[in-house]
Amino acid sequence: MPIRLTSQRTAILTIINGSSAHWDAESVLQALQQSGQRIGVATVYRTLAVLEEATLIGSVFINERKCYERIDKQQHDHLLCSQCGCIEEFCHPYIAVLQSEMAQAHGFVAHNHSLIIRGLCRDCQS
Amino acid sequence: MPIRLTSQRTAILTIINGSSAHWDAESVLQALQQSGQRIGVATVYRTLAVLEEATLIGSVFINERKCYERIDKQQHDHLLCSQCGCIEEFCHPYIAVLQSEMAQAHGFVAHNHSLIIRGLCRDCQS
DNA sequence: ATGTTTGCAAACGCTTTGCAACGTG
DNA sequence: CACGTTGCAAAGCGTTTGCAAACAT
Repeated sequence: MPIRLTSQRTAILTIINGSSAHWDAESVLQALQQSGQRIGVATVYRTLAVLEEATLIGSVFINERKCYERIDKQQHDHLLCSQCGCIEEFCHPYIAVLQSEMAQAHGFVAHNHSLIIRGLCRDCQS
Repeated sequence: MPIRLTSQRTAILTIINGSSAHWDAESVLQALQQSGQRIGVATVYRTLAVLEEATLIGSVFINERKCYERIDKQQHDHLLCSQCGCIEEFCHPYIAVLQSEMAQAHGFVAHNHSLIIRGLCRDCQS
């Protein structure tokens, strides 16, 4: 059973795929309501879960909160400014190596990882 | 103003320092209540925050939940089994390098990071 | 004695659920 | 037409807060 295409699902997918930002449920709701879309909170939560389940969007935990992002890029990780909250993405070839190396050393089979580096961005190093 | 030593604080510190486990607020509360300690929920939350603030304990986000752990060891990261939930710790010298390397490349000053590798532990690879 | 910490219960914020109406395939 | 999806409002859950009593220093 493929997932049905509804206006709400399209709208959410469009918002998330159309930016490189990191969206929590509330921001998605606000963005939709401000653009005139009729949508309820419950639908936002349910839809985000459905879309993630279908790997149409990805998610990261940022500041103790689940955020969704578009998934069209290669696997990447995040730099987070603890002052202003801005986020930069980066890729480092060695992380994949490290992931399987460490997993193997402990008898694990690795599936994925999440790495967040916290610090101060350029503008916040006053 | 040094933090005051109360029986509740001692008890929580003892529990966390006495094991290498990862404790969320609820587990701490249960462990204390089962050992006969009189303590309330609010105190557990407040105390964990105080102890972390004082860097007497550390914390990690595991499965979308804040967990506390003892802080006497060197900086380490975590392997998490997505099946049974067991956790292994590991250290890898290159992670620190990677952290400052990536930070520098984006104009950040890095403070710390959190890395969690998810996969299947030995016992769950049926 | 003073100011901090505690427990309780109420308040909170975010997320999930039940259900009837709606809309997609 | 059938059944998945939606909105609403209520319920749920973990966490935080206000306050008077208890306690460490």
